[in-house]
Amino acid sequence: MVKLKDIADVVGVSIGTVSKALSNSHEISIKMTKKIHKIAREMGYIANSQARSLKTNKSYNVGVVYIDKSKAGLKHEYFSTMLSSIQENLRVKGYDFTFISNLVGSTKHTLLSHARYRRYDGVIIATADYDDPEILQLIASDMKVVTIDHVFPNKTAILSDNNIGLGKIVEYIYAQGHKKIAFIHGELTKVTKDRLESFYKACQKLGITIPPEYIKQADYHLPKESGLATRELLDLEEPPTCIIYPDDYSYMGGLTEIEKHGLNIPNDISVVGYDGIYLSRILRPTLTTYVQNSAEIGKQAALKLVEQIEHPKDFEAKEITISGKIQKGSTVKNIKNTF
Amino acid sequence: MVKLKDIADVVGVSIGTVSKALSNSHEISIKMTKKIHKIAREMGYIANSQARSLKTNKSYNVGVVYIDKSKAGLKHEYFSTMLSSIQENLRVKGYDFTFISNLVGSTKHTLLSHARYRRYDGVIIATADYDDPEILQLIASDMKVVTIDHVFPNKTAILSDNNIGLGKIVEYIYAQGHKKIAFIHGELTKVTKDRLESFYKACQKLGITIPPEYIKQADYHLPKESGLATRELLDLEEPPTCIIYPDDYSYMGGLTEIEKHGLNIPNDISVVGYDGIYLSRILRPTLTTYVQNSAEIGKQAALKLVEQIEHPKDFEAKEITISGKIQKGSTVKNIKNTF
DNA sequence: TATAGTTGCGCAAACGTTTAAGTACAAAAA
DNA sequence: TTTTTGTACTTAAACGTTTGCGCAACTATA
Repeated sequence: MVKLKDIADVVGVSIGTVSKALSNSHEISIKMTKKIHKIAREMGYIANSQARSLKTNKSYNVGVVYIDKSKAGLKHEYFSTMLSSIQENLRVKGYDFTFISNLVGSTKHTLLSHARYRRYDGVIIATADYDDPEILQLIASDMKVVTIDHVFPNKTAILSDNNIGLGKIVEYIYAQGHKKIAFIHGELTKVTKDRLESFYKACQKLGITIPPEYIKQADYHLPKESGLATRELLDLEEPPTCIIYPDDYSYMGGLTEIEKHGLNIPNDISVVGYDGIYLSRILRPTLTTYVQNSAEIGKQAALKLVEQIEHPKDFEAKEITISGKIQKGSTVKNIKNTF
Repeated sequence: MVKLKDIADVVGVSIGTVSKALSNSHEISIKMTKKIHKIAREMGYIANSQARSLKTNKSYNVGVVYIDKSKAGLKHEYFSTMLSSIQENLRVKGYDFTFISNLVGSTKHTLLSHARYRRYDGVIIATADYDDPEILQLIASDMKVVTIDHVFPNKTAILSDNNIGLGKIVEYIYAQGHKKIAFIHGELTKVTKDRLESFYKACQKLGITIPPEYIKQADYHLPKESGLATRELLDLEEPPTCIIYPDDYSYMGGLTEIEKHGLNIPNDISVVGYDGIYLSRILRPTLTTYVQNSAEIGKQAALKLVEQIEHPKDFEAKEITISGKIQKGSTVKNIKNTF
């Protein structure tokens, strides 16, 4: 591989001059700069990022922590689009990213030591168990970190609007005349608790009381469980007119059960999902659901991290909430004038 | 950050000794090795991969080319599980991976120059336009490459069994008594052509003739198109008893159309998908489909690349086909004894 | 005892950069 | 004229490793 020295020899100048010319330093004359650029191009010169980082102590590489307990890998569209967006926005700024994990090679690495070993300029924690000692170690270190959907003191966090999303859904449903609203929620994580709170707040604000049997739990992405919950709801003496599901996949479980009961969506019962995955748009009827702006979440995570890396002086921890919006499908019927 | 010199000073030996001790060189006494390891641990030493690579000319990093024309990013489960698997298997061998693209920072990079700039030990081409000049440049170079679902001369390729998958489907359907089999295929890529060939071969072998109007095109992952194709098939004078879809999502388009025609799956008509995404398992009836072993594909890609990197002498290009299998759902009815 | 071999460590170059400091020369200012 | 100020380079150290070679001190062999 051709290096600075080779170019220097050909042009007949020193290595330093070539280095400076290639980075367009004003110390070098325009003429010489052009000449060096030309010859470098002709010789097929490509810089060695390793040598460069060694000297500058900047790797232009960031780590992304993606530890998914549910073992779903990158399958969730929420995360996959987020990651694509992170990648794209980092790339524009000249950064590459690598997934980091707590195992590299034979020597046992923690997340932090992995990041240090590779000299990453910063880390984005996309998803993880936030109580994990390794995460806490990472957070406690001086490593520049941006977290997603979780707030640590003194760290920038990008948040989806779990605290208001369900409120918006309830308002929308209510505007369509629904008052008997059931909510099947996922396992009780922080995210779920936020959603529940948002749900209750909105109901209270609108003055509708939700009987406890309208609230069910069914773990995320498990249609079987949400199907079961759906059946229980439908078998109630006074079944709800609208069911909110933990996520779009879970809705599929409800769908089967609703059809089994001989009911039609949305004529006999309305439903709402959460996530807005591809599936929600190709179903018929199209699913009314709440879509997170995961691309924007990824973008902000990338930009805020880069900002922190490149202007450490100006850093102040921020919490940025990215709001989603209702994707109006055809699964919620307006029953306002129905008596 | 503590470096070799710091340890050397504390222990009272030279840098070289510390380096050798930490890599368990036999040049250093066991006693000293242990001592150095202990102190290094106490001091929180973490090696600098950049300096190491600079010296050894090995980065323990590989690039993954993932350029998706359809802009779906990582959303396709086929790819997302494949990538997870690549990551996991590389990691075990001590390698990290980074997505590579043709743009890094302000300076325009090609795929090859990006890989060279980062001094990647090798590259996996997961998906891309294989006619792209940048891909061809990469292939023409001395960069160690493993390709997925595409064969280049003298390069190892990991292939899904597009050349026999549809044959297996046809055989299975035929065994259930179906002879009027329609095939809606995706846009005419290499993969699609392989599938078509496999389809025709199997039909011929089984002695069933497929009228040309049973073969339709509907681009992958576009339920609208497959819905249209489905309608045309159902409106035929002699409609098929079984329809094979380009992929599981496309089936959803067909499903809507089939229901519109008042037909029941599988009693009135049988259907088969391709891919075996999560959705296929949660639908009711569960979809009969062909699942690629994408985890195995990713694993082999990772292992073969590492093999090539670590034992370049022994290298010989291989084509490894990973076979998938039929996921038997409930959308194909046995009509053998129906007259 | 003298010689050869082995063990355990130090020395220093090298990997490819960046960059502060130095230098030579020419043009502008005194 | 001399002095000052740029301009355009060169020099060389430094970043943190790895590793071949050298060398001293033992140990084994003759």
